[in-house]
Amino acid sequence: MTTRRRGAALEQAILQAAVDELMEVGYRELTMDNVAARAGTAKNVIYRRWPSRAALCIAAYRHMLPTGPDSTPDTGSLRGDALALLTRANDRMASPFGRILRQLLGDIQSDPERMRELRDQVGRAGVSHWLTVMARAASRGEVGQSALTPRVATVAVDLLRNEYALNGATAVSNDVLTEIVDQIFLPLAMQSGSIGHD
Amino acid sequence: MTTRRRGAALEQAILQAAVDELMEVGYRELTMDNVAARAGTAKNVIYRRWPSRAALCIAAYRHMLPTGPDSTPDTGSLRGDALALLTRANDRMASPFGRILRQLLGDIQSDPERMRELRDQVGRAGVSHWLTVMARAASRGEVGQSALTPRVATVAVDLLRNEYALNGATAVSNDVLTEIVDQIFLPLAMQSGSIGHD
DNA sequence: TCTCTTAAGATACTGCTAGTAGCTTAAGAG
DNA sequence: CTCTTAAGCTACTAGCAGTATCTTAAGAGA
Repeated sequence: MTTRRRGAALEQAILQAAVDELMEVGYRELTMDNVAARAGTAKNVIYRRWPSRAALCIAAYRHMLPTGPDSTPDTGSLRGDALALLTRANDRMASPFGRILRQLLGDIQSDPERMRELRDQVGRAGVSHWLTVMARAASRGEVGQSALTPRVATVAVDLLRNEYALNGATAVSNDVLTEIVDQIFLPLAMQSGSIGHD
Repeated sequence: MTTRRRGAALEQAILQAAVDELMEVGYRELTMDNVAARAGTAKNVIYRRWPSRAALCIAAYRHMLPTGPDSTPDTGSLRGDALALLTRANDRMASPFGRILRQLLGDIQSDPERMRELRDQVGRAGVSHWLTVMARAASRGEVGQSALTPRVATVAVDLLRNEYALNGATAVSNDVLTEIVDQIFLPLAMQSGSIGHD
C-alpha cells in the first residue's frame, strides 16, 4: 500500500471507524485496537489526536449526530404534541444512540470537564420543542403562563431519562409514557394562576 | 499464620474488605486483588463464592446498608416535609453510598437480572415516606386525593436522580431542590379534583 | 486419636486492554 | 531536490478479570 492518508482525511477515517465500532458493539466493548484496524491505521496515530479512548468516543458520538433539526409535532392538542415528543425521545433513548450515550455518560462521571462537554451538546437539544409546543398551547388558551418554565418544559424527558437510569437498556413502555404525560406534565402545564405556597 | 478461617466467618471478612475498598476508592477502582489482599485471602476464594466482580460488589453494597428505618419528617407543612425528604435524598446521593450506587448501576446496564436485584433493594426505599407525608397533608386538607399516586409521590426524587445522571458526581444545589419542590411537586400535590384531558 | 473429605491458601498463568516508545518511510512544502 | 513533519509499524509495559493446580489446614466421623 503506497497511499498514505494525512490530516483531515485521516481524521475523518478514524472518526468513521469509531462510529462504526460504536454502532456495532457499543462504547463499553469498543477497543482502540479494533478502531485502528478498522481505520487501516495504528493506535498511536489515534493517540496523537485524542488523549484517551473516552475523548475519541465523545468526538465520534458528536460525529454520528447529523440529525438535522427535526420538526416540532403539531397535533392540535397539547396532549398529542407531548406524547409525540416523548415517544420520539423514547425511541432515541432506546436506539443505539441512547445506549452509547448512557454508557459514555456513565463512564465519565468523575470527569466534570468531559461531562459538561457531552451534556451540553446533547442534553438540551429538545428543550425548544417543548417550549414551542407549550407556547402554541398557551395561544390556544390551553396553558397558563405560569407553567412556561424550563423545569416544567423538560419534566417529561427528565422523568424518562430517570426511567432509563433505573431500568437499564430496557425500553420504556407506552403506558409509562402516557402516565408521565397525564399525571405529571399535563397537570403542570394546564394549571392556571400563580404557584403559591403560603 | 496457622489460623485458617472458613465458611461464614471468611465470607464476612471478604464482604467487609470489599466494603472498605468501595468506601475508599469506589466501584470503578476496586480490584479483586486488592479485596483479596485486604481480606487476607486469595482471589480464587472470592470467585468460589461470587461469580464476578459486579456480583461481589452488589453483595458488599447490600452489606454496607445497615441504615435502620429512618424517621419521616413532620414539619407541619407539606413544603417543609418535601424539602426535608429531598434534602436527605440529596445528601445520600452525594455521599459515597450514592457514588458507589451510580457506578454500579452504570456498569450493569446490560444485565437486567442484576439490574433488578440492585434496584429493588434500594430504589423504592423512600416511597413510603413520601406517601406518608402526602397522606398527612391530605388529612390537613392541603392535598387533593387525585394526587396520591406513586408517580406523583416519587416525582421529586426521580427528578433529583436525573440531575445526577446528567451532572455526574457534582452535588445538586439547594436552589435546584427548591425549584423541584415549588415548580413540580407542590403544584402536583396541591391540585384539586380530577386530572382531565378531554 | 486417627483418617478422610472439604475447602482455604498460595502461586502462577491466560488473555485482553489502555496507553507508550522508537524506528522507518511516505507526503508535501519550500 | 531537500528537509521537515507525521503516518505507519512493531514491540513493549503495566494492570486487570478470571482460571488452574497444587499444598495443607479444619473439622467431621469412626
